[in-house]
Order: sequence, then C-alpha cells, then structure tokens
Amino acid sequence: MKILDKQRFQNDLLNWYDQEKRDLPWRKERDPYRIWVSEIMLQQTKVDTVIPYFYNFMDKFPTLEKLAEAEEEEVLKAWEGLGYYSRARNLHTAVKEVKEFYNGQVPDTEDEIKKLRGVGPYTAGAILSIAYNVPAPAVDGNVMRVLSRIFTIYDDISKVSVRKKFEEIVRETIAADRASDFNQAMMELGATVCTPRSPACLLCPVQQHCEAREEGVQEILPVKAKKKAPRPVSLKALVAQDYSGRYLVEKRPDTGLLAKLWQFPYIESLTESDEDLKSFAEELSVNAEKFSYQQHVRHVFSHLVWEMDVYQARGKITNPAPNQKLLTKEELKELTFPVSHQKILYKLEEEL
DNA sequence: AACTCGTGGTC
DNA sequence: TGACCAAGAGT
Repeated sequence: MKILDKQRFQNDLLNWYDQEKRDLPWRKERDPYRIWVSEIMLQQTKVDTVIPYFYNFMDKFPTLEKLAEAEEEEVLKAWEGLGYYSRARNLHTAVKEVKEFYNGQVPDTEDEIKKLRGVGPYTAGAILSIAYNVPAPAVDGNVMRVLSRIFTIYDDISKVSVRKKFEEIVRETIAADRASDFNQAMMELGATVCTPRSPACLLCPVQQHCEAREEGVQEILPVKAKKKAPRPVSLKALVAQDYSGRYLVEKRPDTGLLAKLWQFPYIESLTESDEDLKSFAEELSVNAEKFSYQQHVRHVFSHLVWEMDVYQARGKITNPAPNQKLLTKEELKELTFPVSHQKILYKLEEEL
C-alpha cells in the first residue's frame, strides 16, 4: 500500500470540509440525542429524504426523554414512509434504556454505546465522534468508497471482514483532535465528490493523495458483490367495507417484514380466479356478494417484489380478530401503513 | 457468512 | 426501464 502523507491528507480534507460542508439540520448544535436520531435515519437513506423526517421527528420528540415516554404507535407514525421500520422500534427501545440506566445521558464509550439496540459499528463510531469528538472510526459506504480509491483496495466492501480492515485504516488516519470533522468530511466527500459513478476527481481536495486517480481506476472501485434480484410474490388484497362504510384493516405481526404496521388483509395467491379471495373473505367474516377488482399494485422491496391485485367488497363484517379493526377513512389516517398499502389508500381517496 | 429488512432517486 | 444505489443492523 502506498504511503499516505497523513498530516497533509488531514489538512487538505479538513480545509475543504471547513469551506464546503453542507448546512444540515443535525449540524446546528451538538446534542448527542439529535446526532443519534439523524444517524439512525441516515442508515441506507439519502440526506434529502431524511431532512423532512428529521424536522418532524424533532418536533414530535424534541428530547430523549420525550421519545422515551412516547407510545410506539406514535414513533412508527413519525417513521411512516422512511422504511426499515425496525430502526424506529430499536431506537425507541434504546432510548428507553438510556433514560433508565444512563440517567438520560447517551453513553460516550465504545463498549456501552454498542450495546444499545440498533447501534452497530458504524453508528457507534458516528455518535462517539460527532457528538463527543472521540476518535472512533465511523465506516459507512462512503468511507469505504473513498478509502478504496485512495489506497486502491480491491477487497469486496460488502464483506464484514473488509469493513473491519477499513476501520483499522481510519484508526491510523483519523485526525485525533478533530474526529468529528474528519469522519463527517470523509462521508461528505463520498456523498458529494467521490461518488459511485463519475467521481469529480478534478474537484477533489485529496486528489493528490489518491492512488486510484493516479492509475485511472477510480471508476472501477470499490469492488462490491452484486445483490440478488428480488423475489416476486403474488398477493390478493381485500378492501372490505361494512355497510356503515368502515374499512377492515389489520396490524402485522411483531416481527419480520413491516412489523407492527397496518395493512388491508391479503393472501398469497398464484391463481387468476378470485375463488381463493372469496374463501379468504369468509374466514375474515366478511359477508359480501360482490367483489370488484380495483387495481394492481407493484411494490419493490430490497429482497422481494409484491405483485398485488386489490379487490373491493362491501357487506356485513362480524367479529374482527384481536389484531383487526373496523375504522373510518379518517381513523385510518392515524395508523401507520407501509407505502405499498398507502397506494391502496390513495386510490380510495381518489375515488370519492 | 448470507440473508432479511423499505423506499425513492438516478442513469 | 430496470438495475443500481444510499451516513447498516440483526440474526
């Protein structure tokens, strides 16, 4: 590996960051709680997507204490549309732990902070460095991309072992007295200059330190294994209304995909006919004569694709199960729905 | 180690 | 338009 002039690299990077850093909502002050929330929201999620959610979340839960005291339903509602909902549930759990066992103070040591639910190696380092200026590595996809190019490292960055290798490199490279700015600068560089495609090397503050740039291989780094194509799943969903116009909805199980979110009942089905849907309706105690086709919804997740045929029915509905409710359209707005089922809700709104 | 877990933007 | 990608963590 090429020898890096550490001092000059730090200077070039930090001077650039001092000039060019973006004005982001979680950079206004150094509240560990706000840093924490922002880091959880930013996992696998772009800054532009996070910003409005962050403002809303801080409006609803301005302090760690307020979040700890909130109902889970309310926390999920604030996360609605952001995806990876276990992040919200884990954050809620962890914040309650901090309130109870750490006197409401976000821990500032690697050992303690990593024990918190939803706080993995990246987020631990991010909170420690950004909130407390502790010189811990915060290695995300940006940092691995930047470093793989600086040092022309061809290891597959999707492997855990490779992330650890990058963490060791950061430990040796980080500006000891400016850990917060160093880590944020590395990520900012990756997000705005050293991008996955067409990196702006001519604008890069550390281009002179970059081996990939020197060899012209910046476009083929980093190496990353391809993801498998999402698996298709065919569903039939039922929008059932009783005679007073209320809708039958249900809460998903506590674990797994979209845990604890609400939805219209559905079955997995590969058949063309609606016979299985009708027997499903009977099981739900939906006594309807007519089932009308409403729309097809395709929704792509990370690892699967829902191909959902949506049907509407109106009839007598008896004995909703414990996880089910009959609610008016207005009441539905209070619940948290995944985007796939929001597409159905939107259609209902459109039709009236 | 490989799989699960969401969504929206980009090319 | 479909494949790729994003400030990853849990199992």
